[in-house]
Amino acid sequence: MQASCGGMELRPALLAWYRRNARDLPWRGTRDPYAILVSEVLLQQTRVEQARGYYARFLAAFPDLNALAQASEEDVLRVWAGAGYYRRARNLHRLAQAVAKTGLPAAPAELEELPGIGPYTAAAVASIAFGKPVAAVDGNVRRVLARLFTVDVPSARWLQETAERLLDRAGPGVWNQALMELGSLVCTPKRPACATCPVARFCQGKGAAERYPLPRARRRTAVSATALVLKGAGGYVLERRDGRVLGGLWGFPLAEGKGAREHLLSRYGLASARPLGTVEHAFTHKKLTIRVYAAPWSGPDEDPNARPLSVLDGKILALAERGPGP
DNA sequence: AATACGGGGCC
DNA sequence: GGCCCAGTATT
Repeated sequence: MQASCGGMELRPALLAWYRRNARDLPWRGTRDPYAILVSEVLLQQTRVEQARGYYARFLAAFPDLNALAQASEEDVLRVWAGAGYYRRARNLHRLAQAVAKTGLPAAPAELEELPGIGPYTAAAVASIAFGKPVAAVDGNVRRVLARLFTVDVPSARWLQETAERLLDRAGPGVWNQALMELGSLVCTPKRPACATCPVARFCQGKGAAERYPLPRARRRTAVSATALVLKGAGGYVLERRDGRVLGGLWGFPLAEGKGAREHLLSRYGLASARPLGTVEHAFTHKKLTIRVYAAPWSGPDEDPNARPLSVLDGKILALAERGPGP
């Protein structure tokens, strides 16, 4: 960045703004690398306000690497339940078991070898917890850089190089957070506040923010599914999911597509079941419409309150307890 | 480079 | 109902 003629340069301008406007977030008050790691994993594709509660809850349950390493996977998932992307919890658990003895590595390359740690989280932890001079590029930084330099489809390589060039090597952790905070509070996806932006005079995309970066293509397909509510003496029949979706969590017997109902009935040796209602649940990539059927059950069952359930299965549980509605 | 992967909040 | 978030792993 060139020194400006009549004012401050970009770096001090952003840092001055950050000092005055940084939100008081719980993970900003700690130097504990483990706590910072937990916050960063929780923040993967998750809004700050949503992550707040889970952060407090997770650290209360597992205050350090050893506590997490010694917990059962199911306990970890129970605390994580509702936060989504459950692979994150299972990876964090595995990570703790891998480094409980040695402690977290400080080098980004070593961090990135750990399960669930990609380029962003490795850079964030290395810079914020260990002061390493590496740029952390998240969705906020991507948007800020695309607008600063009017790049409509920024590649991962360009983003990393540009962020490294801009990085304040004297205080990389604060710098990375300042850039993200700007994207979160000022340089927002819709209607950015260019009029009050501390770096507007350095920004080539000011006033045409909607063009930088261009929105990514997405689609969500509609999928029908069937769930089975088998109520026994002590709870319900719950299965431990082992697929990619909701892996490790427990839930009602569920199957997608045609013949799902017959498939489930035969799995439990049932001739019929009565319709209980419908549950809708949207994932990032598909929208599920689940027809829920109920039947009596006298075999082994599970207490749903004692098992980690996803929000989806919470909806089915609510329907089961409420009975067929109006 | 493209796709799968949860949930919540905002317009 | 669409959009998108302090992304990662897999293909």
